[in-house]
Amino acid sequence: MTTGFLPASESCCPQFQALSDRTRVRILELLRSGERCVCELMADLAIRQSLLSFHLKTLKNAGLVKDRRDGRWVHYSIDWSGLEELKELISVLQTPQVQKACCDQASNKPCGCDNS
Amino acid sequence: MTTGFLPASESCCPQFQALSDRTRVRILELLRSGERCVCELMADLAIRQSLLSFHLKTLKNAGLVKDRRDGRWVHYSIDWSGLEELKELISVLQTPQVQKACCDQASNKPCGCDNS
DNA sequence: TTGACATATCAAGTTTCATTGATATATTGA
DNA sequence: TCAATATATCAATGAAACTTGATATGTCAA
Repeated sequence: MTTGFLPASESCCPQFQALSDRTRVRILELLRSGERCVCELMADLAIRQSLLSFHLKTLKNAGLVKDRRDGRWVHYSIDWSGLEELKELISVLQTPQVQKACCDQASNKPCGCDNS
Repeated sequence: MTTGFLPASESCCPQFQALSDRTRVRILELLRSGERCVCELMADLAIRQSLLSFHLKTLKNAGLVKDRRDGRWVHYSIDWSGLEELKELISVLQTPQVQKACCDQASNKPCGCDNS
């Protein structure tokens, strides 16, 4: 069975939620110029270490950044596939839907809704 | 003076925040097939009227939907320009930045950072 | 004008999220 | 091994957001 909703609403929210905080968007902006270790980000953002760690974890869980340990440092970088996925979700929302969700588009049979 | 950050982090957060809720993404999905009045959305989403009104207001304030009164009904529809703006913000994040923010790119003078 | 209907707003309760300070873990160099 | 450094986790606090029920506003039809 189907919920009648696109995958968007099932999977996108953590990503959007991750970007709903200004500090996290700034982190992504800083990572545009390449991999950065936590201490560099901390200096640039002027926030406490535990708070930065929290935000990085949020971004990582949302699939928007990756981390890589190098000795005692951990380097963070943008997860490009995650951003691409997010852009595609927006593209889906940008695409007008001709038929309503209730119609069985696979079999192309009328279903009684006002699109039939 | 400049903050050293792109406009993205200054302006996008309300839009991302608006999309961080599953119900609101579902509303946008429903609106992909065109304008809907509040009562139709309420039936499709099976949520209380005051709650739906709250979510619609959130989407409207974020510039993602528009409303139009028609008699005693209010019809909501997607604000395509708002979605486009959001997509552009993601495109900016997707564009790798060669120079770091500390460099004075306008004058093209070295500033002492490791890009100089 | 009155009543019914569609929608918006408000106040209160609940949940989720951001922030802080303290502590734990992991790695390196002495 | 020990001390120093880098990062992560945890518990507690406060703020923001979601949800609910009640009420207000606005429009239409009788």
